[in-house]
Amino acid sequence: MPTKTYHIGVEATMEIIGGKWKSIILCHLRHHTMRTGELARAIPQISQKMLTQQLRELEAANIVARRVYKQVPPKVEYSLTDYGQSLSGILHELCVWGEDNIDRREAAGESITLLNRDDV
Amino acid sequence: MPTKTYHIGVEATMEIIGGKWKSIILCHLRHHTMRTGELARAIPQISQKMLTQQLRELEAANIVARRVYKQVPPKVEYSLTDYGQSLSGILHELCVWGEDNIDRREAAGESITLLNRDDV
DNA sequence: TTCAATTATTACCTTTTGGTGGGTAGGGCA
DNA sequence: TGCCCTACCCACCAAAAGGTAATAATTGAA
Repeated sequence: MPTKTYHIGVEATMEIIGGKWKSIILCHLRHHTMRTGELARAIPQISQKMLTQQLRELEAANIVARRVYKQVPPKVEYSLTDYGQSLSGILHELCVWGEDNIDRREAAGESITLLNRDDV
Repeated sequence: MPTKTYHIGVEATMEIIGGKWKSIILCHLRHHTMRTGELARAIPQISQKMLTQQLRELEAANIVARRVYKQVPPKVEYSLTDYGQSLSGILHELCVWGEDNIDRREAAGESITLLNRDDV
């Protein structure tokens, strides 16, 4: 197999939490285990396709655990793995920095809103 | 103007440091002010177009400062702004987490290489 | 019988992102 | 004269990411 080469650590991190949705999903899972529909309601802009696709990728990277209950209608829960928890601090900082960034831009006259702050 | 709406802080952060190149560029600028060509050599995979494009966007977000010397041939230096420095801790953690991620994957048998570790 | 509930898949399309190869500027220098 | 150096801009193309909409599966409840 061809060796995968990284030049700097952050490349690997961004491959895992980068993209439009992964960091948002992880920030929610940081607080509680959540069902699929619960995540979808927490992230109203995401489509069902993107939600499951991103969750699959996070699962493959061993960041997120998927637990299926044998029920009808189906029940599936997602949570951070132990390894995924190691991202928790970074995710929190990313949230806080973004909140501050939005505050600054608003103070600078930009028309901008933040609906939810990281409540932990 | 239409109000820009974010649902969670991390969205705003990722808009600024997300994408394939921005976090890599910032990790380098974290250590020293660098000239354009110096950055290009430090990130050999990047094209000239992407390098300047990403730097322009980081400049617009007030994360990176661009200093032009009136010389021929041209000399341009990039550095983190004071505000950009506020990302330094996060960038470092992103590097370190990625290094650990690569170590784990290698230990798990994946064929994978990391050329440079964050030396600070 | 028909529907509601929940998760997930698929095909198809649009948008965004990134890559390539060319060109410009303008003073120094052979 | 002609070429070098550095930064960087543009036109064009390819690839990746993301969006939309329709559909499956299953079983208890109306």
